[in-house]
Amino acid sequence: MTRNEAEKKLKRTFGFDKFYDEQWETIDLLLHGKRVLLIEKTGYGKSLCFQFPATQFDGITIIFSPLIALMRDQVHGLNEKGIVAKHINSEQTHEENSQVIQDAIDGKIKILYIAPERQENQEWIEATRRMDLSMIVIDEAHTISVWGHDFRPAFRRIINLVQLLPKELPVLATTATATKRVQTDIEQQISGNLTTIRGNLLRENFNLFVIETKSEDEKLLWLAEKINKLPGTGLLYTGTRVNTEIYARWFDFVGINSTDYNAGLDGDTRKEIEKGLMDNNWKCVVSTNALGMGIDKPDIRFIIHTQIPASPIHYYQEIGRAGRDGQRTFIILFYNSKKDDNGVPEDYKLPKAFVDGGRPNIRKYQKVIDAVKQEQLGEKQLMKKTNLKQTQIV
DNA sequence: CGTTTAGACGTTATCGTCTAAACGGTGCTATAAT
Repeated sequence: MTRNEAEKKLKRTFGFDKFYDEQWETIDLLLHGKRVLLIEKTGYGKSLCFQFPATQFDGITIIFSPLIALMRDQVHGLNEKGIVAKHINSEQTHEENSQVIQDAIDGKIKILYIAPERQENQEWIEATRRMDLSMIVIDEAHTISVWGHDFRPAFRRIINLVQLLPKELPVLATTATATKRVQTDIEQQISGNLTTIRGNLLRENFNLFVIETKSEDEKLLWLAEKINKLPGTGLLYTGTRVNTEIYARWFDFVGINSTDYNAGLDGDTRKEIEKGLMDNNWKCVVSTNALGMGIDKPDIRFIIHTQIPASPIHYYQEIGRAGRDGQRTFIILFYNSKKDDNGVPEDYKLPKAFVDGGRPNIRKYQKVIDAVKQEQLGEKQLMKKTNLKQTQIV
């Protein structure tokens, strides 16, 4: 298929006239059975790079997606364009999921979204052998690196599947967030003859500021005075759940319209706040990093961090959600540089705790080993017995 | 770092008080216990 032919089809199904050069380069490689890592900034149109070829293949395209919310949005969008897309996840009943699997085997589905954890499901594994696979896509592929090591190990196990695939089966990994280190990590995982296409990640409309303080109170005072002067609606990230409440209460006290958000809230409340954010119900939403991927609001005008995130990757990911419309956007980072008795800056400690916590210490390993030696235990029982979290056991 | 939790203590039945240790942030899935 030539680019010209492809763009005619593009117009018919997706309503666009032309591909960007790097989009076509990606699609052309995939149509020729190659493996591609595509790194382009938010809003570039990465999804089209797999959605278009998926509609051209005879068989099914399977997409690994990190969040149910992302699956839902994408399936909805595709169905509106008349493309048969479905997802399998825990929000559907077992019967519904089984039906989707059957449809996939019968060739009734073009694009199927799953979470990487599904790879550990026996029914699913057996079913994939009977599907006519056309392409594998790993969406938000930085999660392989950022979550795969400790938080969601299933992301690193995607590679086990990829290695079993025929060499000529196209594989695409996409992300907006990749340092060279993350890029190399993903390249090594996917291996094969992989082509990396790295676009321009610069966000021209961002104004970045770092504000150094000597105490927590300074942050609160600055914010009380300045937030209402910032344009539009924004997000304020704190380091802990408790701080989302503290900051939100403070804002309430000084007359700033806000609400707090974190993963400790129940699903309905979270959805309500996400919707309220879209409708500009508050000046800002005070949140942990739970709010982020999957928030598709074009006009987030400012993002403030009261604590430094665990790494530059985390930071780029979190500020990346702002200013998709290209308008001027304020990005502000607070840093309390006051040193403690050991000469360690205050705001260095929390991110360090997260980084160190990524790998459980030796005593925790020992705890798990001892418990398993004594008796055979399931994962849940093991969590109870050792008083450790799931991520520290698996 | 600040905050929360676990458990030792003492004195002797009911817990307050203290100290040491652990924790802090992201979500999928399947299953046990209600």
